[in-house]
Amino acid sequence: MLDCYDIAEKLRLTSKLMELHDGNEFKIKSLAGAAFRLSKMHLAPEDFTEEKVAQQEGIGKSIAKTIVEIAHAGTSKELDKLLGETPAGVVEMLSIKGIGPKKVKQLWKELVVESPGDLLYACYENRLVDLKGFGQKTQESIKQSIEFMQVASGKAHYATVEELADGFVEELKELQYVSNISLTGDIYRKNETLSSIDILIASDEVFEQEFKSPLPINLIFVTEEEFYYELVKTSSASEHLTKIKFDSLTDKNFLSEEDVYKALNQSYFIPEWRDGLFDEEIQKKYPTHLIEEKDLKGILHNHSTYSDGANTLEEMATYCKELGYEYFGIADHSKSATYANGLKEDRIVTQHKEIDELNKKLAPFKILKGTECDILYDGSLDYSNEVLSAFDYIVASIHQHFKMDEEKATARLIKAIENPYTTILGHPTGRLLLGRPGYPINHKKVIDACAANNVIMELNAHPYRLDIDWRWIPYCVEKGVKISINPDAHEKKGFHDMHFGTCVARKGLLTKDYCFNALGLAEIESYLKNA
DNA sequence: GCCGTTTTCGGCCCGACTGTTTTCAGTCG
Repeated sequence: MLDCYDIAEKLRLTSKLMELHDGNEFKIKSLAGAAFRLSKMHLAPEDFTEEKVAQQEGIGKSIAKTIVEIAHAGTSKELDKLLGETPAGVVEMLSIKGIGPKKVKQLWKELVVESPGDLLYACYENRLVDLKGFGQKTQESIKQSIEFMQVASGKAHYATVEELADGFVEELKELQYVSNISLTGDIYRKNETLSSIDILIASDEVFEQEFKSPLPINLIFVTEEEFYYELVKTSSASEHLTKIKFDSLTDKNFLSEEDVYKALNQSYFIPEWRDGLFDEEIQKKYPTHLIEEKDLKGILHNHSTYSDGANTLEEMATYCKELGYEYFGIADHSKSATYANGLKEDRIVTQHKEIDELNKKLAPFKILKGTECDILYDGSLDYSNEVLSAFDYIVASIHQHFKMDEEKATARLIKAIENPYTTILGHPTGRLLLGRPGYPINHKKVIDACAANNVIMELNAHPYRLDIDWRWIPYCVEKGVKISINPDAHEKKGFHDMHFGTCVARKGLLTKDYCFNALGLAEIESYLKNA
C-alpha cells in the first residue's frame, strides 16, 4: 500500500502526461492541485476509502476513486494508458529540473527529442535556442540539469572528468609524504565512461582527502617499492591480468610499468590496452605507429551557422588554421534535417561561393566542400546525384528513424555505403554514451560493405558518441577500411574533441597509416579526386 | 475535474522568479 506522498507523485505524473497529450487544462489543474494537497496529508491505511478521501478539500469523487485505485494497485488505468502512449525517455524528460510539461511537449513534438540523452545532444548542437520560449540560458541550464542527472546516476563521460582527475593528482603530488602517484583503473585506461576516479598513491601514510568531484574517488595506498606492480594490477581488467599471467610474478619490486611486462616476458601494453580484448593481436603485431593527435592533418565533418553550428564558416576555418591543421572540411546538414536548418540546394551554391573566396584568403590552408548528407529511411541520400557531385566529399549519416531492427538498419546503411558518392559513413550507430544505445547494426556486414565500396569509417570524436566503437577498429583495419577521426564540431571549441577520438582510436590499435585524416592536404585531395 | 451556490453551470489559480519577451509564459516551492 502506497503512502500519501507516493500516490501524490503518481497523480502529479498523470497530470503532466495529460498535459503532454493535450488533455483538458482544468482537469489537469485539479489533478495537480489534488496531488499537492495529498502530498501534505498523512492518512492512515483505513482512511483510503472513496468516501473519506473525497471529503478532502480539492478532491472530488473522481479523483478520490483514482487515489484509492493507486493506493492499492500502485497505479491507475488512466496512468497506465498515458504511459503506454508516451516514450519512456519522454517520461524521463519530465524529471529534468527547469523544464515542465509544456517545454517537454515542445521538445518532443517540435525537435523530435525522445530522451534526456537526445536532449543533451540537441543542446550541444545548439538546437534549442531557436524554439519559441527557449534561449541560450534555458539551453545551458537544461544541459547542466541533464549532466547532473547523469552524474547522479553514478556515471560520467571520460571527457567530463579528465581534467579534474589530472588536477587531483597534481594536488596530491604536492603532499610531502606522497612519493609516487598515478591515476589507475578505468580512467587510466581512458575508458569512454567512468563510475569512479581511482588514484594509486605510494605513501608511508594513509590519509583522507576531500575532493569536489562528480564521481567517487578511490585512493589506493601502496608502498613505494610495489608501486609499479600495483599500478599494472589496478589499471588492468581481470581478463588482461589472466592473459599476461600476472599471478606468476613472484617479485613485486619494479622501477617502471615496462619492467613489469619485461619480467612477464611480454611486450609492453600501454594502459589503454589493458582491457584484455586484443592481447593476442598486440603480441603478434605490435602497432608500429599508434595514432597520435599530432599526426592529424585536417578536420573533416564540422558544422557552421549555415546549418546548426554556433560559429560562422570563416570563424571555424580560421580557428582550424590557427590550430595548425592543413585543411578544414565543412559538412553542414542536408535539406531533410529541417530541425538543424539543413541546406537546400540554393544555399549550397551560396556556401560554395563563400568557400572559394575564403580559400583565396586562407591559402595554402584549404576548406574542403563537404556535406553531412542524411541517409533517408530507405537508405538513399538526401540530395540528387547532380547536387552530390558538387561536393568534394560526402559524410553519410542517419539522423532520423532510429527505431529499426538490426536487419533493416543494416540494410539501410549498406545501401548508403553502396552509393558511389558516399565518402565517409558518419557515426554508424547513432549512439549517445549514457544517453541512448543507438540503432542495432551488424557491424561486420557494415564494415565489409565499406571495404567493398571503398568507404571510410568515421570515428566520431565527440565524447558522447565515440562512434564507431573502438572495439571494431581492428576489424576495420583487417578489412582495409580507413578510419576518419571527426569531431562533428558545432562550434570552434569542438575541434578539441579530436583528443577524445584519438584516445579511443589508440585503444582500438589505430595506426597512422589507417587514419584517413592523417593524410596531408595534397594526399587527401588526390584521394578525393580519384574516389 | 472541483467547487459552490444567487442550486446545476461558469469560473477555477498563490506569488516570486527567470528568461524571453517587449508585456508575458513557464516553472517552482
